[in-house]
Amino acid sequence: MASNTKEQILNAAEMLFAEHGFADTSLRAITQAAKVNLASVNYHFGSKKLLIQAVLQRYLDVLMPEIDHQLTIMLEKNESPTTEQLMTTLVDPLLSLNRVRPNGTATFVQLLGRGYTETQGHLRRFMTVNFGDVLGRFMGIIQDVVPGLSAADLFWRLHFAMGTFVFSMASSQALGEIAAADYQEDFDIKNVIEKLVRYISAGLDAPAN
Amino acid sequence: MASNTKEQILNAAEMLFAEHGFADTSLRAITQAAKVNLASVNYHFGSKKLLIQAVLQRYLDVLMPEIDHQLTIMLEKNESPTTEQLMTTLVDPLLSLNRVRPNGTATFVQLLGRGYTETQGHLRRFMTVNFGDVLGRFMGIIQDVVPGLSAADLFWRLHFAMGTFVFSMASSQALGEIAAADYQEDFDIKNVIEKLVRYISAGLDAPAN
DNA sequence: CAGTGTTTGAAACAAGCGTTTAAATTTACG
DNA sequence: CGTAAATTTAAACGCTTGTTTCAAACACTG
Repeated sequence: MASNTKEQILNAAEMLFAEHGFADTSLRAITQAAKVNLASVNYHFGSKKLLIQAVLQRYLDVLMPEIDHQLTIMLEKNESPTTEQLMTTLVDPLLSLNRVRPNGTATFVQLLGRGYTETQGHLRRFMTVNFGDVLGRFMGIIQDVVPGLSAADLFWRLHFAMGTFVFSMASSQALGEIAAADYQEDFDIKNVIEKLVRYISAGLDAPAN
Repeated sequence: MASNTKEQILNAAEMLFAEHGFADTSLRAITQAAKVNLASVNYHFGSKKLLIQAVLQRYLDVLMPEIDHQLTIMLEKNESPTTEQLMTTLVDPLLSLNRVRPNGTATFVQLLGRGYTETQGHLRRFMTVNFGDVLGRFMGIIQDVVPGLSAADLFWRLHFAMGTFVFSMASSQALGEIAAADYQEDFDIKNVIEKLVRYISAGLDAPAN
């Protein structure tokens, strides 16, 4: 049978990466948390870079087909959805990541934020390759949905939206804890994502300057 | 007279920090770009941490009084502004940073994004101390302006907005270059900020979920 | 059960980092 | 002009990083 060293490393790594970022998490910290030898990361994954990608891959392999599926369903029911309806197709796929790993949704969105935020060239490339098809489809649809913007305006809006999503997700854990303490709200990633969808959709739909 | 070594270091540092982030910019890279000795950073600033803060301080000392001033002017003219009018008070102060240094506005917002994004505890603290008063005032006003949200909802919206702003600004340079190439738009930080204000205001004003 | 290929272990490696040292040089001032 | 202070210099320090090495332990197969 396959050793579970690989999984122990992946599990420890994703937790530490989500919490402290990729650059600020050393292989020594990971292997110590995973209770495995330092050298096993390079043995099983080749390098730290490839470990980072493997951590993300576990989630992307579930998320991407799921988004694709939800897009198909949504378009079958409704040929011309609103912006918010389109954005909402992302919610279920994201929540399905809780079946990949305990607390998977929150962990993944944090990792996504880190990946987008930290200046790791290889990650941007890796994401593009893996997101590629599905994200391209999503972008294609959104162009038909968001009303009356020039190409340049839409370009900026989309990147604002991407920024909002990624950044908020990266800090979601910390913010959730503050919100829980100050407003007696349970931290519920589903709830946060829905608030985020509302906010982003309104921003996308704003009249052009 | 004061040596210009300090300024050469600050100028080189802010450029490299904005481009590569704080953690990924070494003192050796800074002193090499500034054409000064490695040890002069510690001689003039004490440590890398304090250098980072000094770089930001140059801008904050101009920005914060300016925002305070604009808020006062705006409230005198209009006791109950719209969300967009409130957000617009930030535009001129930000653009005034171009008088601090060439390309100062773009550089500062990038630095701000880095500071907010990188997990440098001391920076978050430093910002809070320096932003403190003015930002507190801004937050106080926004509560009266944004319509009909619960305290918890407003909390989330504000952090979404903060995230949108900071993240977009951090990537504004790169995105600007793409936009310029693809849409024959000149990269104009003023224009981007105005688009951003429109987007954020619409998001803040969205009806509650 | 012997032998082969896979996995683990402890240790070392080379490179880069921020910081410190102490001597050399420049600057300022009585 | 001479001396004291401020600044610059080159070198080294101690530490952490990702990666490599190679022998020991293990797992599986013929």
